[in-house]
Amino acid sequence: MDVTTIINSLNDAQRLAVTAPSQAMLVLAGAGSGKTRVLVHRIAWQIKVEGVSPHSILAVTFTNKAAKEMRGRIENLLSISAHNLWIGTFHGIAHRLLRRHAQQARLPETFQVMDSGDQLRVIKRLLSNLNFDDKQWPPKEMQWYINAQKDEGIRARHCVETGDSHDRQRLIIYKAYEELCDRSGLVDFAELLLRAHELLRDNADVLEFYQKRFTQVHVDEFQDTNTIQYAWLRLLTDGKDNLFVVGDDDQSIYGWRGAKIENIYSFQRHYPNHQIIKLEQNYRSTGTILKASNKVITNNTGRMGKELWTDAGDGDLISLYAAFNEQDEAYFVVDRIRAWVNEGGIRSDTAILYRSNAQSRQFEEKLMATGTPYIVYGGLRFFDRAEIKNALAYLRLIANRHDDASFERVINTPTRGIGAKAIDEMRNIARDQSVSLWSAAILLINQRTMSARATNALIVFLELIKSLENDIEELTLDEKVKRIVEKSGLMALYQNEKMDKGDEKIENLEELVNAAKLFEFDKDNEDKLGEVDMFLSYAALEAGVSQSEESEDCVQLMTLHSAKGLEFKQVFLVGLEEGLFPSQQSVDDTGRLEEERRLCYVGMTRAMQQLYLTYAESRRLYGRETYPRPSRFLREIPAELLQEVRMRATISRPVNAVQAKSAKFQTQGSYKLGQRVSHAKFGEGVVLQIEGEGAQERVQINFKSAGVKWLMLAYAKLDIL
DNA sequence: TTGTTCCAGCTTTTT
DNA sequence: GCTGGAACAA
Repeated sequence: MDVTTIINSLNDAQRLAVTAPSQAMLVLAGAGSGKTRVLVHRIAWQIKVEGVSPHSILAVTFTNKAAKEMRGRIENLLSISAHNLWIGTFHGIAHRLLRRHAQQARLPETFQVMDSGDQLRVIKRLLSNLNFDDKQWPPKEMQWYINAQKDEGIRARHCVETGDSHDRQRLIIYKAYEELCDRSGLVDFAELLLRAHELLRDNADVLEFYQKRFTQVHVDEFQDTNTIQYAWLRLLTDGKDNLFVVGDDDQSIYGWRGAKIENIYSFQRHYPNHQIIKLEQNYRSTGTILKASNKVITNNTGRMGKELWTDAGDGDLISLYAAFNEQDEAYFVVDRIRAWVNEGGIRSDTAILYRSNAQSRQFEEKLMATGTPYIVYGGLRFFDRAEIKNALAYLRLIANRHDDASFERVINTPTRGIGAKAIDEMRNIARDQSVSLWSAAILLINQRTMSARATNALIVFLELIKSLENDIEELTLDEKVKRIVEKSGLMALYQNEKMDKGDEKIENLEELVNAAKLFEFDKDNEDKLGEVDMFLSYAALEAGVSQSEESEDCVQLMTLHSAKGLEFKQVFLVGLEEGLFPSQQSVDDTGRLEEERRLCYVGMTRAMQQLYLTYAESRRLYGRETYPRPSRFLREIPAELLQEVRMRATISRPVNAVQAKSAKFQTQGSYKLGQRVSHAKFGEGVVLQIEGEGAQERVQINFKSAGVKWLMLAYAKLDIL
């Protein structure tokens, strides 16, 4: 193979990184500077030129999507199967290690992965078991606390006793949670990482094996690693300068989730022989967009320092739209998108990016009203749906009867006459004797202390699980799922007409059977896992965003966080208001404010050609009218890069009632300065100023009781007095 | 056991 | 102002 195909398409900085001799390397890759490309070509270079065996290469990412893309691109570039290359997410790789070395990790072979929903339910149950008031001990907070401890590598037994009773109580909960998970063979996401770290730390033979095996270790999005992930990487590369990390300190937006931007600084200390390469040439955005983004991010302190540039032209100015309210903002955005499509633009080249999910609604309504296809990212994921989790819980319980979380999930779903009382009894027995709920159920039956009816119901349930296990043994995976869904009574439950959204749930269950059918089981997988276990791990760890992707050409709606790594020709960054973006919770804290600014930087650098920034002068928030200030980030953009835009005076089709109404007002020319008006909510007032025209006409009114307000004629219900 | 009503809460989210 | 969850009644 010709080496030139690997390095030909690279710029100087990229080539330097790709062809560097094996050494600790930090590639600071700005947005759109070819970060993935460097990683992919680096690995290809090592295999083809340095003669490194694919077997010796490890590449770690944060998302399954990134892992998949990287694998695909390597295979493409080298025309080889990257089968024996370890590319995966931190969690995926940790999971694999734990499966292979379950015993040394002190885990049962049948351990199951819990997602955060499962984890929360376990914690809730635990709290009520221990008689903790969940008003005083919000389960969400406890979950956050436990995960934060684990992210830092702190076990309950490491926590130092303080005199503080709150701390002590919290520790009791953490400890009980650990015990419960151990007993049930349950592993949460944070535990995967922590356990994998401990596995290497405490088993010299395992550590040595992997240190020898992986001569090259690569990490994507290094700025997002947390303490334990970095500690794990350090163990794996200890004494060898073979850690190649790619990241961008300016795009670190997951600090609130435990990511330590400091790891980039520590890296330089821990690997003194490292080399740093900056990738600053951007292949995505126009010069104007880059200049503005650079300017915004320079307001942050303690950066590694980096300035994006492009040899493409400046392009258009950034458009700024000051909306009257959130309705108007949505109206403007949708109007622009329709104009774009009319001129032949592709809808999926357009993204609406917002700070918080709640903001999507206005845009959805307007898009729907105009019949513009759109897709909102970040909704409930397929494998997170209740009906899917129920079905999988049966599968898990059959695979591992001591999985208490699954046991409790399905014991009375569908209802089979096992009420709260019986379940309480089982919990007590389980707690007192340190056994699983399944074992407790058997004990309870043998005790014969419950009513005959309850005892019977319990026997029926246990028999159901046992018989299902027998039934499905010989079936293919999709048949297994199908049989379980039917025999468990889940199908019948959702077929019941009274069940709301029953049809949808049935469809989802059918989709699950379909997913099982499509699931590619690798018999020779390195982890010696059975098909069912593989499928369950897949559901927990790799659950795709939404199962059935819309193939239609759609406008893309998502939060700024989920936009990271993506690019669009046209980007609308909306809701640029103090209190919203930056969010209220972040404005008093420099660190958090800087993370918001990085988020803004991420959002702006998503745009390839045209960037629109919008804010509303009034916004309904929590049912209250607010009058936010424009975001400080707007002021950080040089004015000469901005262009204030107004809505086009003529709107192509004035069909909707709102416009018709404002048109009527216009023809009457009804508002003059000093005109007395009355408003349904604000009462009587006097017109002070008039601005704009058509659907954009607005008036400033001094209300007797409510004070001075700007109102849009198109929306305000005003009567002339 | 189910359906209703009431009440708190309300960034960002992958694994 | 809306939504999801919990508490309550039937």
